[in-house]
Amino acid sequence: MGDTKRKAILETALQLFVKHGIDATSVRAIAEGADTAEGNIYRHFKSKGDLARTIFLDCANTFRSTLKKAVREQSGPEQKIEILVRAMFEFAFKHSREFSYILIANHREEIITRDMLAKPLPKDVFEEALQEGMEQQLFQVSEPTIAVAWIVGMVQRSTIFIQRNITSLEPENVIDETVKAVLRMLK
Amino acid sequence: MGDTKRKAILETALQLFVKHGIDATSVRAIAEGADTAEGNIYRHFKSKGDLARTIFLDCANTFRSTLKKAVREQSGPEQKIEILVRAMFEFAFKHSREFSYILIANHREEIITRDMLAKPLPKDVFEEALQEGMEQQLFQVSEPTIAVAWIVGMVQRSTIFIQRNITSLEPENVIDETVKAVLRMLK
Amino acid sequence: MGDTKRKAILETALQLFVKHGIDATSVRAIAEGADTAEGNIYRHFKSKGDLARTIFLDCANTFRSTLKKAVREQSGPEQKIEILVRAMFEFAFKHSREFSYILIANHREEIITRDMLAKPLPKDVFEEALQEGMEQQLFQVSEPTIAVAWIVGMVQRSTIFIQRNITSLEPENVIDETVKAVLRMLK
Amino acid sequence: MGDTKRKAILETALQLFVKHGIDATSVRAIAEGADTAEGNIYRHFKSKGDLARTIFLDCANTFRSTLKKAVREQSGPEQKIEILVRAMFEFAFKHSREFSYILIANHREEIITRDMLAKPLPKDVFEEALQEGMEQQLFQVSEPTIAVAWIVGMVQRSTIFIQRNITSLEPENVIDETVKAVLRMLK
DNA sequence: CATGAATGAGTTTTCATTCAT
DNA sequence: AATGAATGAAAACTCATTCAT
Repeated sequence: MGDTKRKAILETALQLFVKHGIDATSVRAIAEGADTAEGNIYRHFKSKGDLARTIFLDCANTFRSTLKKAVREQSGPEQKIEILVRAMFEFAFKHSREFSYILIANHREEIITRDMLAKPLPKDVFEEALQEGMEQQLFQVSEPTIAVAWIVGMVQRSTIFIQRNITSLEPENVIDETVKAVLRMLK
Repeated sequence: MGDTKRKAILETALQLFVKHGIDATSVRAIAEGADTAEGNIYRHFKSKGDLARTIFLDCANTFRSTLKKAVREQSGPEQKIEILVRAMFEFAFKHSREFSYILIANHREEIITRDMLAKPLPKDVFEEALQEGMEQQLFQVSEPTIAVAWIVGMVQRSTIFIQRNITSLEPENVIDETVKAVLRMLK
Repeated sequence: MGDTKRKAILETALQLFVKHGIDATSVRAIAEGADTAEGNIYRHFKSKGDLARTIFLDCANTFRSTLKKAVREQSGPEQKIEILVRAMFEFAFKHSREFSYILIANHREEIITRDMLAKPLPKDVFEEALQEGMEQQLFQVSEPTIAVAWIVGMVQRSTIFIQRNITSLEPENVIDETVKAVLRMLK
Repeated sequence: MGDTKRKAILETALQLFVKHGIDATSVRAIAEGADTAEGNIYRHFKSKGDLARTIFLDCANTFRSTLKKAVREQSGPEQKIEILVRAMFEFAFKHSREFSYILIANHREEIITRDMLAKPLPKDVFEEALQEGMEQQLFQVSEPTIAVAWIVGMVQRSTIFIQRNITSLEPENVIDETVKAVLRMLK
């Protein structure tokens, strides 16, 4: 089935994009890694940019599903926030390529076009939980969007922190500490 | 004087690197912007990478000085953290190119070599203030390095937030709110 | 029926060849326009060149038949020449794609192979009428072949002239003037 | 001097464009013929299209100068037309590449842009002479532009005729006959 | 008969870097 | 010190053609 090659291309591209950056990854390298001809990539994707965009949407969707699934079983804004932060960390480790790629692609306007921002994004899930907490007057936050920025920023940096082995703390401790810090920050 | 051209090259390169990305900026474009010949850039810098690295060091030093200068006049860890967060926001707006470039370059291992991490970096200034607060048992943080990660992550995301005009809040409000959130998080 | 697809391929190819040029038309574009698969084109034609050649022969034959039919009803060399010039103009407007394609293909040696020049061609019809006029000493021409060149050149340029809207004259006037000019030239 | 290479590129490109067509000529082939690197062609010309356009303008200018020079020494519209037709034939043989290229490029809208039609073109020289003859009521032509189309069409076809060795007539005879035919046509 | 994924050689173009002047 | 022509390797992308299904 032709779908096999398509998947191989997506997988190899994700791997190389994360490892060397999007610009530094040539279409030829992707083709070689996916064991196919360069030209074949252009059968499946209109351009390298299209490929990068498709991967971003895939990753963002996977991430969003993970978060939605995690939050579904919880009641109470605090519990939701805690589980979301933990889910984010878990995703960052179990799907570290997807997570890294989301962060990389986020900085590139040619990949994240304006119309994509209208679609459901991972951050929406956080926003809902925060909104709920604000309505119940549990959180000292004047706007949910900015609080999402804070939380995402904290978790993002913390994962880099763990990955680069900067701290002597165990990953689990970092996660626990971060969860506590996030809740202190909100309340 | 050759120094004038050197400065023009550094300035143009910084501008273009931030606007279009490092890879998407050609040496020719830098030469044109700095009103000099391509070959002349290689008289002042060994390579494009060397140029990118030099700019990073310049930016990081300027940023670090700004933070050091801000913190010098303050006594008390809380005051220091507050002033550092405010200084970081101020730098992000007054020297937006330098700030953006630091963030961009941070993701690129060819530019930020291992030996550069040994040099004094902006985050050191935060770390000192946090250490001081921990010793005085003012902050509920088990390690200063991770708290730096949290704070930097929060501020970084918040600036993107303001720059991209995502919120309806005024920049000043965002800053005030963020300062408060940081302090809640630490205490 | 397979014949339907064959016709669709020929028609689409003719259309695209004239609109964008033969080289700039991809087999894929033809397949899409004819609502078939790329591979299927190679069932009907040996190669893109073969397709281009087949179309040329079709067009040239249609053109020749048109001329032959027109001249059949006339007696007298002058009347024949007049009707031929008019028929050529009519063909250029009613079958503008076929006419354009003949002109385009004429410049390409890979399409018009030497052996095709031996076959009956449109210009033969002109040549016969001229020969007849020369024998009756009505025309001041030393050789019929060169006179065909003159006439064809005049009409060809005049049609381009009309198509590109260079003149303020009505198409009908251009045709009448050209007929008169041709006859003046011959006599 | 760098001008040498530029000229070599122009010359080789003209040669190959005429021999194999513009599309069928690769930039690599031009580079090889001009004994330079592919990349160097892009220092001198923005693109292959730019190169093709530059060559067209060069050829058209040379042709126009030739015609202007020829007509300058003549008085009387008939003499002017005669000398112009002869000059056109001479150009077609002495500068056969330039002449062929003008004809080839004329059919390509991407090369002959609209704004180029506003510039002085070879046909203008014919038009002036015809206008003069019309004012003196020597020529039976209702508009000079269409008569230019006729004359150019006749000469163009006649040169192909000679080049392809279709006739048994000597080139000089073809020219003499064509001159006479043109004058019969106009008067 | 028909499909369209796959191929691989080819295309135009870009660009960091060198070097003669 | 400065220039900018020249280089050559590599980039993204196209396309006629083949072939397994």
